[in-house]
Parts: sequence; C-alpha cells; structure tokens
Amino acid sequence: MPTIKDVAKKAGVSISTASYAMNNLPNVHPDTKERILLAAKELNYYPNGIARNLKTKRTGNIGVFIYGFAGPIFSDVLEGIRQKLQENNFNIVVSSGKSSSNLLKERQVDGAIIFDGELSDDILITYANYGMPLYVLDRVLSGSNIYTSVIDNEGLVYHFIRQMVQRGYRDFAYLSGPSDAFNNNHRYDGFLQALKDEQIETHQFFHGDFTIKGGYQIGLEYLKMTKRPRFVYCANDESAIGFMQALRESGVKIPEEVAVAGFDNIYLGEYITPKLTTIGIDHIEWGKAVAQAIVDIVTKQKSKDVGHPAGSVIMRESC
Amino acid sequence: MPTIKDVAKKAGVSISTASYAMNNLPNVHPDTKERILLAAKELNYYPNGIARNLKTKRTGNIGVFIYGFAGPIFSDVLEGIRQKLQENNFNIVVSSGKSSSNLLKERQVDGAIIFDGELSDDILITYANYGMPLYVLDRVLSGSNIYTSVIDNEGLVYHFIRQMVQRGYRDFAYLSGPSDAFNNNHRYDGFLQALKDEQIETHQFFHGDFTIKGGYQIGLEYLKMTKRPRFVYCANDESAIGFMQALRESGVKIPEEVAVAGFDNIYLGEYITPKLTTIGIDHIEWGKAVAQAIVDIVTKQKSKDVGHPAGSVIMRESC
DNA sequence: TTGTAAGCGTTATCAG
DNA sequence: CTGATAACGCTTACAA
Repeated sequence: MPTIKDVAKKAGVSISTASYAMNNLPNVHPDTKERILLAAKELNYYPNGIARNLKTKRTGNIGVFIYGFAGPIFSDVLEGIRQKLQENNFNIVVSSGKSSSNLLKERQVDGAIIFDGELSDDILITYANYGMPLYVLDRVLSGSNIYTSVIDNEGLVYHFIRQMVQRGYRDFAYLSGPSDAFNNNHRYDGFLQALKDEQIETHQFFHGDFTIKGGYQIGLEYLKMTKRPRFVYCANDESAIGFMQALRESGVKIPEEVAVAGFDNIYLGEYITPKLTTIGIDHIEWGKAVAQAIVDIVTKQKSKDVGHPAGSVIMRESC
Repeated sequence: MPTIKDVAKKAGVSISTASYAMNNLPNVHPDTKERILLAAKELNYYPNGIARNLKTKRTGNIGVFIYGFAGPIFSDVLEGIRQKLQENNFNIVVSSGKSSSNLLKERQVDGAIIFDGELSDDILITYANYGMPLYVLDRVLSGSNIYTSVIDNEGLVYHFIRQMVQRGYRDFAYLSGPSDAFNNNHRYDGFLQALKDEQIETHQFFHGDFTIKGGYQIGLEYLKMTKRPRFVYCANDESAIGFMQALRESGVKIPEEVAVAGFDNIYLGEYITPKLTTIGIDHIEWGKAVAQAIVDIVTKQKSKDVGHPAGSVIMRESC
C-alpha cells in the first residue's frame, strides 16, 4: 500500500512538498503540484487516516452510540445524522455495546451522539472532561462538553391527553414502560398533570415493559377486568400494538369500546387495523439538528442549542 | 488527557516498561507492574488507540457498510455481527454513504462486511488487493481477499413455488423488484425454474420496486384486470404488503380469492391482516457466522466458508 | 517555492 | 528485568 513517501519519490520532491500539494496549500508551484498529484493518482495513493489523525489530533469521525441495532425508532435519527455529517465532511461511525466505550476511550472519534442507556453517566462525564464533546439524547445530563436534547415527553403527552378529555373521554388508564425508563416516567408525568388539570381524580395503571409481548399480556389482563377503562394510553407504540392485538383476538372493538393511543409513531402503527393514533417525533430533522450542532462544536467550539425535537399528534383510527 | 509518558513518570519507570506492564508482557517484575498499573488507574489512563493503531497496523475495528439506516431487514444481521465481534474483542463500526469508503481508504478498519450496492466493485477490489479483507453480502464478487456469502434466493423461491404447485395453485404472477437488483433477479430465476419444472407455461409479470407504495400501485392495477392470477408471488415483503393493502381496501379476500407471499420475513408481516406468508433468513446467525469468519481472516489469515445463510418458509395466513 | 527535521503516542528491537 | 531509541505515516514549524 503506497505511502506519501512513495508519492514524493515518484514525483521527485520531498515528503513535505508532497503533503503540501495534496492538502492544497497555496505555497506550491503549479507544475510541481501537478506532478505530485499525477504520481499520487498513478500509485493510487490515499493518505493513511490513522497517521494523519495522530498528528492532527482530529479523526473526522463522529460516533453515534446506540443501545442496540434492533430498535425501529432509531433508523430515522441515524439517517438524519448521516446526511448532515456527510454534508459537513465528517464520517458517521455507529456503534453499540462495548465497542462504543472503546471508540470513545481510544479517541477514535472527535465527538459522539449518545443514545444508549448502557453508557453510564460516569464514563460520559469523564471523557467529556477530557475534551470530547458529547450530545446526549436519552437523558438529561450536564457537565462541561456535555450537551443534551431530549424529547418533550411530558409536554406532548400532556397536551394530547387534555385534547382527549375535550373529546369526552374521562376514564383513563396508563400502560407504562419500565419504571426506570426516562421516556416512560416523563410521559407518565405529562399524563398525570393533564388529568390533574382536568380535575380527573382517578385512573388505572398497568405495568408494562415497552414490548409488544408485554402489551399483549396486559391486553389479556384487561379483558378479565369487570370495570374496563375507556381510554388506554400506552407509553409507547409497541405496548399499544400488543395490547390491541389481544383485544382484537377477543373481538373487542377499537375505538368503539376502548380507545388506544401510543407514542413514537413507529412504522408498524400505520399498517395494523385499526391504524394506531400516536405521538410522533420528527426524527430525521432531530438527527440533522444534533449532527449540525456537534459539528459546530468540534469545528468552531460554538454550540447552538438544539432544544426539544419537534413532535406532533398523528391522529389515526384507534381513538 | 494522560499519556503513557505520564504513567511512566508517575511510576518512576521508562516508557517502554510502562508499555510492557500494561500489555501484560511476562518480562516485567510483579512489583513494578503493580506500581505502573496503580499509576495508570490513578491517572485514569487509557491508551490512545490512534497511536497504537499506527504502530501496530491494526485497529481492532471491523467496518459494516450498509446502504442506509432505514431498511428494516438489516437490524438483525447487525445485531448478530455485533455480538460475535464483541466476543472476539473487535469493535463494530457501522457506516453508510461516503463515510464507508472513507473509513476503508483511510484504513480505519481491519476488514469490512459490505451490504451496500453503492460501494462499487472497483473500489472493493482495489482495497482488498491492498490487503483489506472484505466480506460481501449483497452480490457475488471474487478476487484476492474478497469473500462472499449471499442468500440462496433462487433455491428458496424455487422450492417454495413448487410447494405451492403441489397445493394446487397453477396460475401465478411474479411481482418483481427493480430489474437491476441482485436479489430480485435470482428470486425470479427460482420462480421461473419452478414453473418450468412443473410444466406450467405461462405466468404474469408485474414490474415493482421493492417498496410498499410500489406494491400498492400494482395492487390497483391488479384490481382492474379481468383475468386475475390466483397466486401473486412478490419479490419482497414490502411489495407484498402494499399489494395486499390495495386488495384489502377493495374487499378482495386473501387467500380465498388471491394468494400472496413475499420474501424477507420483515417484522411487519406478522402484524398485518392476514398475516403474510414469506421466506425468511436467519439473520442473527448469518451475522454471527460472517463476523466470526472475518475475525478469523484478520487474526489467523484462515477463512472458513460461510456458504448461504439458512432460510425457511414461514407459513402464515396469506396463502 | 522547496526541503529538513521534529513530533503526535504508541510498540518493538536491542542492549544493558 | 529495564531502558534507550527507532519507527509507524503523516503534518507543520522553520530554514534554506
């Protein structure tokens, strides 16, 4: 594999001149520059990134560290990030599990976007302190070099539930996610606040786990109840889909007998019957905004606040 | 950010001894080793990967280059790859678009798994020639350092269609994907061969594009036909789902009036009505096998052939 | 405009 | 068992 040394030799110049030419520095004579570029092309030369990175202390990589590859929600965020990083000539490096912390510790990235609860606050704070800018999307965390943008779970659910009360629903249940999940807890807060502000004093509570299977189990429980709530708000779409599946199998009519809604606007929601009403985030735009922000931090040390990503209610058939 | 120099100084040893100790080389005295490790811990030292990579000419990263992040099929393959790489102490680095070729050219990976038609044969062959082992999953390509594992599209579809003929279907249509797509063409070959071997001489053909929307359009066309085929085999699940949606909206009964099947076993297929019969690949195992193979190539220069990934018919309700 | 040489943070060779 | 020192491939003062 050719190195800059080979190019320099072939063009009959020193290594530094070759370097200047290939980095388009203005100080090199057009003729020599041409000779060097030609030699590089003939040798099919491409600079060794590792060596360049060591010298410049920049990698041109932005890490995107996610919890796993299975989740359907991330793909659009990733796509938005990819587009924006590409526009800015940064590489996107998506990783998960132990690799994520390795890449961080080994400084193989110039900054990272975090969407992975498995990466502890501690490790994030440590490396941010060493000068690695981090954008955290799955929790609120502060410290030098740490930036946060999270979904406005509370506000979005709050407004949605109040809207549903306006429509006449008063008998609600909340189908929760894991009790230690950031998103779940804030959605529940919004739910509670809405009921409170509407002077609705009671509601039922189901303890779910964010999965379709979990939602299905709760659907079965629901079917056994004598006093069934009229509106079941689910902490995410997957729970809602599992829940609805159980009801559908027993012939319970949605939304005539029970109204259901979720959160996330996953792909699936549009293809089940009845189509799921949900709250959706503009994931592509969110990804783009966060990517642009971290690029600005890396290149200009200037951060602009991303704030909450835009979200809206997607009214379909389930309520 | 501390370097090995700081550790050495703090422990009162030379840089090389510090390096030996931290790499667990057997030649260093237990006491000094302990002192060094302690100093490293106190300084919160972690080796700079870039520098190590430059010296050792190994990065410990395996690239996984995919076409985009939106596709639902890849996630399980990625998860399988992730698990296996982690077991072997390699980092997974997923990328897409321009970043992929950058990471390859800059030698930021020790090898790569390719699932991205946008990466041309040319560039793959060039870097494989420079010693970068590549596992290609989306086409058949040969050359030194290039390995291939593709779905047995032809065989799987062939057997499925013959099975359907045994069930009594004789009037088939093929709803295709893009005519330049590797998977589509091989699936069509299998389809044709099955009809031929069953002495069925005619079939209809719809020109689709692998998307739900495209399938839906063809569903509309289908509804206008006077002589409707009894079995529509779709080149992938998304087409099948779009196709079925159009029929459902017009009240056409599946499978009573038309039987439908697809390929890929996407998540969605299990949640639509009727549930989609399809052909599925064991993506997790495929990912694991390919990851293990490329690790073996990188570490032992020894390649074991992965062959085709396992696939099977998933009989559900649509035929 | 070009070349010399130092240095990025490691590992590895060799001598002590 | 430990320490100088060269080297990996590049960028960048500084000198010529």
